[in-house]
Amino acid sequence: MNKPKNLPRRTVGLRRIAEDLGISISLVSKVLSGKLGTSGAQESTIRAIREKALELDYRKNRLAEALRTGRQNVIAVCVHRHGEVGSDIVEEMVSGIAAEAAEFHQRLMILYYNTPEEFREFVPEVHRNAVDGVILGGLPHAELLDELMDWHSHGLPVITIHDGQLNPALPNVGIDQVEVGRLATRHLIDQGCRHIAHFRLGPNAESRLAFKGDHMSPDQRYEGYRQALRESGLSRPASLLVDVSGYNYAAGREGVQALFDRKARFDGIVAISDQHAAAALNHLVANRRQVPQEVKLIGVDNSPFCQFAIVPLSSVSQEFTSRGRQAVRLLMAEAQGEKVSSVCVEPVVYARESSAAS
Amino acid sequence: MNKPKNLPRRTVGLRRIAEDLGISISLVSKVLSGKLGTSGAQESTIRAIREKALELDYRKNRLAEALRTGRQNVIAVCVHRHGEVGSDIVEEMVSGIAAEAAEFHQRLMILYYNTPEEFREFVPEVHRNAVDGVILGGLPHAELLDELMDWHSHGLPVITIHDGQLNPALPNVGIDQVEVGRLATRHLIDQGCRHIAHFRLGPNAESRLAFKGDHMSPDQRYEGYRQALRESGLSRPASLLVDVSGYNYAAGREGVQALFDRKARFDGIVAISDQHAAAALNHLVANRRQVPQEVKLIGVDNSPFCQFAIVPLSSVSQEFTSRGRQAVRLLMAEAQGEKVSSVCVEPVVYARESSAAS
DNA sequence: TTGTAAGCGTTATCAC
DNA sequence: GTGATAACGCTTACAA
Repeated sequence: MNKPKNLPRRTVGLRRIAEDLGISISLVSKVLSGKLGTSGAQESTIRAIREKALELDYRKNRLAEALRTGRQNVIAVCVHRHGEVGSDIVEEMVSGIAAEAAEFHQRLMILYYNTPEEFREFVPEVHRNAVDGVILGGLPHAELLDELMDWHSHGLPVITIHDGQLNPALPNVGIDQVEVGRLATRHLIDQGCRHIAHFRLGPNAESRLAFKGDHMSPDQRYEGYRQALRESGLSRPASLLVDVSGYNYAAGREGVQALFDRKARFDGIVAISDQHAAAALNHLVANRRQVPQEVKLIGVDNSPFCQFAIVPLSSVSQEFTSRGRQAVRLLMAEAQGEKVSSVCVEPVVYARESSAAS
Repeated sequence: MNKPKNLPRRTVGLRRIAEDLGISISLVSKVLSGKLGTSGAQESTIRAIREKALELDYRKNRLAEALRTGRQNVIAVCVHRHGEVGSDIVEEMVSGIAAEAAEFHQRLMILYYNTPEEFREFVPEVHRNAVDGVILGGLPHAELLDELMDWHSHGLPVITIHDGQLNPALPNVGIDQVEVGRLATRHLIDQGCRHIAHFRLGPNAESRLAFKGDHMSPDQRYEGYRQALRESGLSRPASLLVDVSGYNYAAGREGVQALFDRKARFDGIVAISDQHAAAALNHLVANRRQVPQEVKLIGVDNSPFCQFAIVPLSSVSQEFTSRGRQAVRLLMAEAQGEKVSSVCVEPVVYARESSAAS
């Protein structure tokens, strides 16, 4: 008995405005959505409608609009975040996506997953009847390509935010990893380093296994490191190249330890993650080596904790906020039927004390 | 000419199933949504419908469902994240919200904001015609209470994730900050500390200004610190209480420096953030003080970077993932018309090397 | 046990 | 210039 039928409708829709003004719904619709076409309408009517809408605090029901137009105004966002703790890249990416989605009046369906199984549980929710497209971020996972292509072939735009594209059909908002390695190394050279070590993902590294397609190579940063050294005519002794087992802190610690064990002479380390850089820093300091005076360090991701290290850490940013925004724009474009292709952004060096010139 | 009218409809809806089976839409609807009521339907029909749905890969159009039922299946999430860099509490909260929202088939409209102005730009988007409710997280901001109450009075459930509730009408998923301070202090006592310093938000701290209502006090952790000391019969000399200017790294550094300047004798520090703890740690190490042997440290938030500090930092977690999930559940309950009230979760101590017994 | 019909709020087509 | 009408896909009385 809590729904008396004779009370005035509570929700304010086009109908309410039309009734109050004694005109037709369609006219109100045309005026309020700015689709008067060639014909136009009477100035006074337009004003009246606008005022009434304001007075009643009218907001378009986007659900009804979507139902009518066949769009959903929902973007599925799938984020694989395993192993990136502390880097904040996931938060950066999601906040970029959220910000741009808001501008396009898109809602988000977010899945944070750690395993392919968790991802697959989500798959049935992602469908033409529920979302307009999919953005896939975080670590790439070749295993999931089938599902992605399946969505794609059902007409669902799929945009990835990985280093490079998984498949030519899926536009990617990438970043040039060779350039990441090159810029980092270049920076240390510019700061005066001449014997620069590099932590590279070893052949058996767990993270390497995720990349089993040929679409992406974990050796690109290493390639950039080599390029930078070559450009400056610096040598690259084998003793300065360390294979590590992953991107995490423990791997970074192994890395410096290896340099110590080899009694290698080095005045800089280009790490492939901030965790590496932090581990290297802590180990160096514990062994009474001065950073940056004796050894300069640079990592990757520009993680927040770079600022809280015992010597603030320099780092190369992968620009995830901006890439999140771009992914939404690409998705919207593709949903409009435009032909879009992969883009690539430039990494940015954030210099801090760990690489200060001495 | 790309929409030939005589081709079969591409979208699979109830209608398509009904037509294929030569039965009525409503029957299909009832079967598929499990609302057959008392009467039921023929076993064979039910099976046929189920099979057809599977065959055609039918998914309910949640938009249409929502339009019909008057719900939106959208939750607005507003996150004030100013000044919490690196703690990951925002990401924890959002991922908790996202996970629970997925289970309830709710979409998210996310606003990350830094200033009240950014928040207010978003306000018009939040409306009965667009969302079913609002979750407000991150730093509390008393200035925004008017808008929140306005939503509430328009029948929109508003749930906050703050320390304590902003207003009795707005259910909050809180945490007992007295307990945060008490557990942290208790932990150091248990580990053998007897002269425990505490960093407290000073009377002119910027962060304090956000709390101008009487709904929350930044002194609760301090109160917990006092309680714990009292419980153990430990003294609390004024020299061990340091007023700092905020939660950030710089403030933490000021804090330890003050202890040094006073030549205070201390064997433990209860900080009110991990940034404080990190700053204290780095400063202590730089001054050749051994952590944890001479001084034990504990922070708050259990930030990822606790693991990457030169001595891994102990910390008290504010359990944001779980609180995000709970907020969604409260919101769903309130949207169902249930009467819900604020809840409070227990903080959890994560012990690491910085507070190891010596 | 099954079907009919009204309606959610919007947009688009076409007629007046 | 303006309005009637159908349709988007679904739910739910109510009727058969």
